[in-house]
Amino acid sequence: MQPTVVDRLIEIGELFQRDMARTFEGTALTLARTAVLWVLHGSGPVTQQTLATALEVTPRNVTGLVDALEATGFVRRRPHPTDRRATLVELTETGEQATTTMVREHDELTSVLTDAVAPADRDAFARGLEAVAAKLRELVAPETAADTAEDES
Amino acid sequence: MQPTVVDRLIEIGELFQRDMARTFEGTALTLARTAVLWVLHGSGPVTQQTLATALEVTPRNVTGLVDALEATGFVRRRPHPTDRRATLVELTETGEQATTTMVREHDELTSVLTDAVAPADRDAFARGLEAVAAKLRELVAPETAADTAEDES
DNA sequence: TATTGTTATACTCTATAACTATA
DNA sequence: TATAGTTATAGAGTATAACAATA
Repeated sequence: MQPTVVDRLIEIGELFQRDMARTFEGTALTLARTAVLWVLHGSGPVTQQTLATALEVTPRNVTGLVDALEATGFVRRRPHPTDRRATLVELTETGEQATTTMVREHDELTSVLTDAVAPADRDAFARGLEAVAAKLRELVAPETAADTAEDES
Repeated sequence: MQPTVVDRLIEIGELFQRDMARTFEGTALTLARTAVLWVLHGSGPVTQQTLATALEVTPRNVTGLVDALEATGFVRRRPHPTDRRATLVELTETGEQATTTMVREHDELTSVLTDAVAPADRDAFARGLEAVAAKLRELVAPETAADTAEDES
């Protein structure tokens, strides 16, 4: 029985995770922690509450992730200027470097994988991915479609 | 900036995980545990050592997963007939039912996602996925290509 | 000596609940 | 009264190291 579209997509997902794990080797970074850096890279300094919402995890979870990232020098906590309950989290110089590297590697991977697809197949391939993603969004969480629409900010 | 091929593939991976999590809701199953059931479904009764190799985790990890699956009735431990060091793990009736359901849902998802792609794009889409998977295998672990070749058993 | 599975220990990610300080 | 972040507690997955039983 040859692999189906779903088999291939699942395999690709696993390979992506393995690729990321390989990238993190020897650093204090993990998938969850880089997700925090990624959000901060796109948003600038934000409260932990905002991070919790963006990452779809609990505030308690954010405390742990920020603790770890602060201890290893990637982010810094700073008092919120007007709301004394809140804490702003921002990237340190080390954190900025890490995200810069991540962006570069992401772009390189995009090039490599795009090149791997035969030129004549690329448009159809992109349309197929878009169609599959749209259907999955619909299946998994109807409200996620709205989230994606807001992403344009 | 519109999403690239890699962005889409990452999103699809996340959506798959969310879909699986939704399926497990209310059961004692998790992603790691269903991976065990999936192996047993394909292999029949095997030792924990074999499971560890197949899942690419440590034997200690397998002990924990099998403990959990045994406690919740999905698998059963049985002495190895000839090697008294080893333990055979096999699916119970409950475990068989669970894997049957998993296979059915997997097939349904395959249909739904295949149908979501425009008929004229399907061949190119499949070729593109294959090309991307092949390139990723090459990038991530040169030896994985050999693993896949052995999969025909 | 090598292998199988376990106990012991530890780290990461995740969650809920209760609490403090502040709005 | 509600919100931001923390402490307390718990469970899942993962790992290494040491060990007992068996090969």
